[in-house]
Amino acid sequence: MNSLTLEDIAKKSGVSRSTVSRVINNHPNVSKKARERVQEVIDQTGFQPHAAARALVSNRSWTCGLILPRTINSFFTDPYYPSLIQGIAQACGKQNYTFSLFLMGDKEDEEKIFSRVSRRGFMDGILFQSDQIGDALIDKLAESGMPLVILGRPFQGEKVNYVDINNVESVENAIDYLFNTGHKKIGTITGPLNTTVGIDRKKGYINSIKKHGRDIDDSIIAEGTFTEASGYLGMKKIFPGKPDAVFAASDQMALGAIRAIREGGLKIPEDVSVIGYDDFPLPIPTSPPLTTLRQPIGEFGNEALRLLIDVIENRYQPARQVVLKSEFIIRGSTR
Amino acid sequence: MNSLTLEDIAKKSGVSRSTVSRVINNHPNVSKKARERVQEVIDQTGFQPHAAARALVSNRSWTCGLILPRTINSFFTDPYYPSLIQGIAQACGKQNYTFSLFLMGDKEDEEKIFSRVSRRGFMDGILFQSDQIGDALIDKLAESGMPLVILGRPFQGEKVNYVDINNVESVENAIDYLFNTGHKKIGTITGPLNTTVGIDRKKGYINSIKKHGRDIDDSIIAEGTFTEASGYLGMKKIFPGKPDAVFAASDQMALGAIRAIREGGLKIPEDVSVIGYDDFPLPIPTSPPLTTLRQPIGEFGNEALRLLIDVIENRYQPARQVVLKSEFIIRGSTR
DNA sequence: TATAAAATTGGGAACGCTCCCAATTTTATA
DNA sequence: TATAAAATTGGGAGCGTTCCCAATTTTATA
Repeated sequence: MNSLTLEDIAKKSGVSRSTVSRVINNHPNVSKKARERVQEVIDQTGFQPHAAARALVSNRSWTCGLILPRTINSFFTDPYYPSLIQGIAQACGKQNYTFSLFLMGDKEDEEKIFSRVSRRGFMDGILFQSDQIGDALIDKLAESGMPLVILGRPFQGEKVNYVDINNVESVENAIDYLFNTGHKKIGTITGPLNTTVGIDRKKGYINSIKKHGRDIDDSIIAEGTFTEASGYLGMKKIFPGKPDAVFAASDQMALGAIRAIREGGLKIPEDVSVIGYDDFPLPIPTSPPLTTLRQPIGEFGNEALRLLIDVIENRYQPARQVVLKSEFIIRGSTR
Repeated sequence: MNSLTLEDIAKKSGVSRSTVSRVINNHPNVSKKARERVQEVIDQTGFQPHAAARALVSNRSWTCGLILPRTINSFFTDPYYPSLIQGIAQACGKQNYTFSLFLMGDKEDEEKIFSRVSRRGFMDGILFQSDQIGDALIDKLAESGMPLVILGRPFQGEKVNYVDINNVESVENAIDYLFNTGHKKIGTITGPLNTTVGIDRKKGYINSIKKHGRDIDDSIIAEGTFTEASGYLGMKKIFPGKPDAVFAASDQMALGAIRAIREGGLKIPEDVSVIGYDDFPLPIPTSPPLTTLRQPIGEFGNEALRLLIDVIENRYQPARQVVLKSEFIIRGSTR
């Protein structure tokens, strides 16, 4: 096991600890000769500075954490999470941050994770997936002064830093599109309405309906949980209302809806158009190819981390928000 | 931001730094009175010891890393990864370890990750997902003395610690079952044959075929990549060989195979029985329910971490191996 | 109550780094 | 060549813990 110290490298290269430190940290004011000599010894020995010692004195661990709350059950099956994790892990890699993941199942985990994560000298900052109403942990974390960026609009509103998708606007545009292509009766299967995503996507739907002078018709609105099964159930529920188009707040619910529509003997898109939301890569190809709103998940991770790093480096700023745009992708499930 | 030190807590509770340290670390030999007083101050101030200072002196970071190599592309779509990540993250949580994730895309990442991960005072140990032939990083890591456990049998063999599934045996049993239920011509779609999983599952197939006195028939053997698409293609390829049963080395490939079989006008399980491998929860329900071998992924994570912690705590042991059993689950896709 | 033994307590040293400042060396200028 | 200015270098202090040992307090025993 490599257990050299700065002092060892200094001795081997005939300079002082300080000079070695300067070389490692790329400080100016080191003579070319010294720098080369030291670098040579470093390369040759494979020396790595001791991370904890460095973190202790510099107050930077170059590590950030991602907390995924509650939803742990759907973690298996909701493609959002793998995509998100990948996006953030890659962004961290690029920025030379280490990425730590915390899965929060219950109240007990919440306590444990809070005390772990709020230790000094451990995490430089935290990314937190917004979820149910009243994520108490967000408040605790914010209060503790830990640099914090929420993924998705939090209920706390503009008091905290967050990155979000233009849920309202993007859905509104998609429904507008349905109206413009001749659909008359547009239903929706919303996300869970105790989450901001669920609320916002429904809002986009309602905005468009009203804009086109229609009344909100509860017989063609169902609430789902983003899963295929809930999409299927939601569609069953609104089927009697005879919608000629349905917007589902996730691709998976859209797939469930398609299953229910076919079971009801109707054709897609001839009888009913279907629009989803997400466009994550799925393990299994689907037909017809789904018209959907693509979440820019890679960009999402990048922006979240960029914002977090900015917060880490310039502490006392007013909270900031970044909103990314989803892309409307027209495929075969709409006519 | 909480920036108290041991010394501050000591002052507030009228004892010394050492006593506070003892209370925090649950050492014996602290008087009840002192312990209570200190605990009170700790609770009241929400004091947390500085993680880096602690790691510096104790040489333990209580962090372990999971490295996921190459396969990054399939990371999105292969349900193995989310399941694995969840299993390990939860095991880490339980054991009070912090879990860090490293996604390794290319050769460049390999270098970067190695030097990051091998820093002293950073990771107590590493879990490494075995993948292609010649994971050079495994050798480098092992050589560096970093406590290391490989997930899945590595090409390095018994020289390193690893946790594996009984791939050969479990597949052999499944094929035996097909023979016992009257199937005559059993084909397979293997995993990639440059991975040990691919090789081992194929070996199980071959063992059973030979045991039953048949010849290996290459016209009903195809190599896939674990994806649905490759299962579909594989099935197309072996379809003319008219197998009455197919073992696919992953559920996803099994689904692809089913798609191809149906496209060819045959029924499942009446004309062709299908067996998969994995039984991970999938975003989308499938029909018919798949007969498959269930990987005990939660247990897998637990065992891997247990082994790793053991290696961390008792360095100089001979390498050890743990092999877990898959469970054969009979459902509707076999007759 | 006196003494020995056991339990508890406190403080110094060390972990390996960064930062600061003073000392030294090099370079520029007259 | 003498001097000032700039660049480079080295060593001390400090980050917040844990560990060890010696000092003190408490408890047990005669």
